[in-house]
Amino acid sequence: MTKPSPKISKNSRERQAEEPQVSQLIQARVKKLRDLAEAGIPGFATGFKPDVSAQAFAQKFAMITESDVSDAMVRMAGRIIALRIMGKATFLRLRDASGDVQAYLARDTLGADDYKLLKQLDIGDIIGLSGVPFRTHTGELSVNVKDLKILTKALRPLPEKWHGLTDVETRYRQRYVDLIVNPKVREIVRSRTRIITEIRNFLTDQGFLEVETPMMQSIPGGATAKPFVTYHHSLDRNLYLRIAPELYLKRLLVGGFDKIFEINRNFRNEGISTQHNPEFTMLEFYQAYATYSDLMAMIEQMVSKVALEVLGTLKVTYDGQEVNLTPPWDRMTVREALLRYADLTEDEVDDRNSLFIKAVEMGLQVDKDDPRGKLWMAIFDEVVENKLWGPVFVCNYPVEVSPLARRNEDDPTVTDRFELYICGREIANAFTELTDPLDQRSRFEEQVLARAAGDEEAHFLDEDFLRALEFGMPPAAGAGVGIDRVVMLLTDSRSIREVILFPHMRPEKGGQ
RNA sequence: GGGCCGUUAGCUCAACUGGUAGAGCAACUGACUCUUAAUCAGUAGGUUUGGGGUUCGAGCCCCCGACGGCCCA
Repeated sequence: MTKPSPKISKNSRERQAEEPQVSQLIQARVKKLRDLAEAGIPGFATGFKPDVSAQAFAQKFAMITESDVSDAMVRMAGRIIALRIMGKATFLRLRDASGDVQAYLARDTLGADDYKLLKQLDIGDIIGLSGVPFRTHTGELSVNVKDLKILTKALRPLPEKWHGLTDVETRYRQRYVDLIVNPKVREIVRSRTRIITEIRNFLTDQGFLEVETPMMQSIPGGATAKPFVTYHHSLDRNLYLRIAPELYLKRLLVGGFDKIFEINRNFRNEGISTQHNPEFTMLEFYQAYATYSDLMAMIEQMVSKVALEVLGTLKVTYDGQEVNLTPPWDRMTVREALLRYADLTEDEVDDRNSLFIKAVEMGLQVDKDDPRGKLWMAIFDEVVENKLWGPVFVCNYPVEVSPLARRNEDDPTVTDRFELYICGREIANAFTELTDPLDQRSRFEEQVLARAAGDEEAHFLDEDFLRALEFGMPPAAGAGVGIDRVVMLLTDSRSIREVILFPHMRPEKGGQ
C-alpha cells in the first residue's frame, strides 16, 4: 500500500491553508511524523497483535499487590487518552474497546532510545505496548512498559480532557470523536445491539423466521406516511424507499409461512426532530392464527424480558420518572382513554359534531368532513398520548385510520388494533390483520380518494397485494415495534439522535 | 412550518453601557523517575458562523442567510 510518507500532498497542504488554525496543531503532529520517519519508524504500522484487553487485564491481575513483582508479559493496544511526562518517567492512559488501562514508562526500563520516542507521542495516538503488570504506590493496577510501538499517529487533537466534547452538533457530526471521548455513547451503542439481539432471540426461540423484504418498492405501502422517491435509471421509473414492510410480510403469510419477522430500516419523508429520524429501525412480526390479544401478551413478555436481560430490572427510570414494566400491563380502548384523559362525556365522545366542536376549540387542524374516527385520533394525539406514562395497550382504533386492520366483530366502526404506550410515546402498533380482499379493496379505494383530495400520506392501492389476499391469507395478527423508541426507553435517552449512530443532519457549511 | 435561544482559539468557556478579544486544557520550548485534571517557568495560537447596515469605533446594535438547541404545530 502507500509507504509511510511524512509528506503532505499538495492538496492537503492547500486545504490546510484554508484552515490556518487547524493547520498549526496538525503541522506540529505532521512534523513528529516526519521526525519518526527519519528515525526509520513508521507512523502507521501494522502487525501488532495485543493479547489482552484493558478489561481482561484488570480482571486477570486484580490480585497483584504493590510488593508483587510479576513477570507475566502482556501485549496491549489502544489510544492514548492522557499523557503525563515527568522527566524520565511517564504515565499514560490507554483506551481500548473494553476500557482504560494505565501504563508506566520509565527510561531505565524502556531504554533511552525508546524513551525518546515519547517525545513524538501525542494524546490520540494509537500505540501497542508490551510489559508486566504492577501496582503503583497510589494503588492503581498498571502496565510497566518494556516495549513501545506507535501503530497510528493521530494528526488531529482530541477534545479537552476535562470537559470533553459536549457540543451536540459536533458530537453527531463527528460521532467518531464522540465515541472516543464519551464512554456513555459506546454504552448506548452496545445496549442497542443487545436489545436487538434479545428481541431476535425471543422471536427465534418462539419459532419465528427472520426474513428480508424489499426496501425499494414500486408501490410504498403498509403505513400512513409520505415516502422518499428515488429513480431507477435502466428501468426508467421511480421507486420508493419503503415506509413499512407490512404488505410484503403478509404476502409471505399467503405463501405459507406462519411466523415471520423482519428488523430493518423504514424511511419516512417527514420532519426531523428529537423523536423522528428520516430512517429508523422497525421490528415487524406476523403470526398466523393469532389475534391482537395474543400479540399484547407477547409484546408484554418480549419488552419486559429484554429490559430484564439488558438492564437487570423491570423498574426503568426515564427522564427522572420511574416506569414499572412488570406484566401484566394496563389495557383500555381508545374510547375509554378519551373519556378518562380528554375531558369528554359519554355523549360527546360518540357524537361526531360534539367532537368536531371540541377539536376546533382545542385549535386542532380538523376538516369539517372528518369522520368520528379521525376526530378521535386528533384529540387523542393532542391530549391523551403524553399522559400515558405506564405501559398501556390502547385498543380498538377507529376503522378510518386503520386501513389494514380487521373490523371488530361487536363494533364495526373500530378495528382489532392496539398501540402500546410507554412514557408518553407510542412504542408498538399491532392488529388482527384484515384478510378479506373485498373489504381490503374498498379500504384502499377510500385511501385513493383521500390521496386524490390531497392527502400525501394516504395509502396507495396495491393491486398485487390484493391479488395475494385473493389467494387467501390465513387469519393472522401482526405488530410493528419501534426499535429506536425501545432503545431510548431502556437507555434513558430523550433524543432519538442519541440512539442512532449517525443521525441525519443538514450538510455542514463547506460540505458537499 | 412558527416562536425563542445559541454559534468567540483544536476543546470548554469569559469579554460590564458599543471603546486594544481573554482564561483553562490541548500545542510548542525548558525542568522534573509513582502520576492520575501531574506540577513549575516561558512561547505561540482568532475572518468572534457568513453577508450587509448603523457608528469616529461593532463579538456586542439593526437586516438577511447558514447550522444547531428548546418549545409549539
